[in-house]
Amino acid sequence: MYTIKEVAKIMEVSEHTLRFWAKSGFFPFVKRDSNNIRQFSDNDLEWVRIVKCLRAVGTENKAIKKYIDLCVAGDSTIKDRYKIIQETKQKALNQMKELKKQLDVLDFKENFYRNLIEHNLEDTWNPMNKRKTGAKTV
Amino acid sequence: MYTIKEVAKIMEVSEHTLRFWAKSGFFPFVKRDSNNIRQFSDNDLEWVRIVKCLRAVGTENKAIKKYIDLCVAGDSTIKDRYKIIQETKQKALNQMKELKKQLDVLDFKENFYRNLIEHNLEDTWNPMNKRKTGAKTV
DNA sequence: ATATTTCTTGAGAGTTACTCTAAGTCAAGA
DNA sequence: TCTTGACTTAGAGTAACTCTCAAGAAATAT
Repeated sequence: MYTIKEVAKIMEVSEHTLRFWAKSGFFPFVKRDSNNIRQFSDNDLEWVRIVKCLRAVGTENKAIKKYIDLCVAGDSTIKDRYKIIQETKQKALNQMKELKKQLDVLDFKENFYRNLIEHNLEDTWNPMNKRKTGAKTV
Repeated sequence: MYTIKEVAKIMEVSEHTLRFWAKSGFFPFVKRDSNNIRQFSDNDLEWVRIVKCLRAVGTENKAIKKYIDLCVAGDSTIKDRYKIIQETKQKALNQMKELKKQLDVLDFKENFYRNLIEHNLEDTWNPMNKRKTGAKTV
């Protein structure tokens, strides 16, 4: 059994967020001790893992709650859950593509600046080089 | 020259967001026509591109504004900008890694569910199979 | 045995970055 | 002329945290 602090450390999710997620109904099986303190089981950690995963790929909390509810409903919802996981995976693959595109933009920018620095950095130090009226280069 | 609507379409950013970004000072060189309507130049599109890129990898708007201000300040800030781009690239690479990890989680889940479906889906239709007290499987 | 520190709790305020709505201006088309 | 449609601003609403706070229990220090 783990306290919320331990879960936060193990799963790399803040305590605040874990409480927020708990209040959102994402961890329906977490027990409390006699002092009302949450006791996460190893199985509960799996729920944290999947919620973290769904959030990380941009699934809205409303949709996560629906998935959780399907889990709670039991075996009859396995095909629905399978479909959700597949769709989520596809979404994640698209994000991968998008991220690669943005990395290309950053690579281009990096080369652009490196080139500037390598070839005419001396201009920077030259006060006579104030010919442009406002920088136009992003 | 492009209207905000055209820019929205070309760059795949909503008009609302473009106005929000404009108000945030991200496009300091966009001109207005006699009716106060924004006229984006091709060069302005490059500003949209870099802002979109920085946002896509999680850069805060405050930090984007700082970068924009460095651009406006001119050549003397090229090294600072180079550094920001490098750091941003590193951040994006980390996100890539994280996304891959989450894809592994989704792959595992997908296989898990496929296996369930392939091997004992018939249980789902069997009303006698209500042995578990609440689903524990995420 | 008491004092202090450390944890946890829930409630609720604050933040970021949109996202949407409303009310208004202006110009071109039926 | 009327209306349609693109544009404007201000400001309200939203999602998902993120943070602050006061209260209460337990562990540690004196």
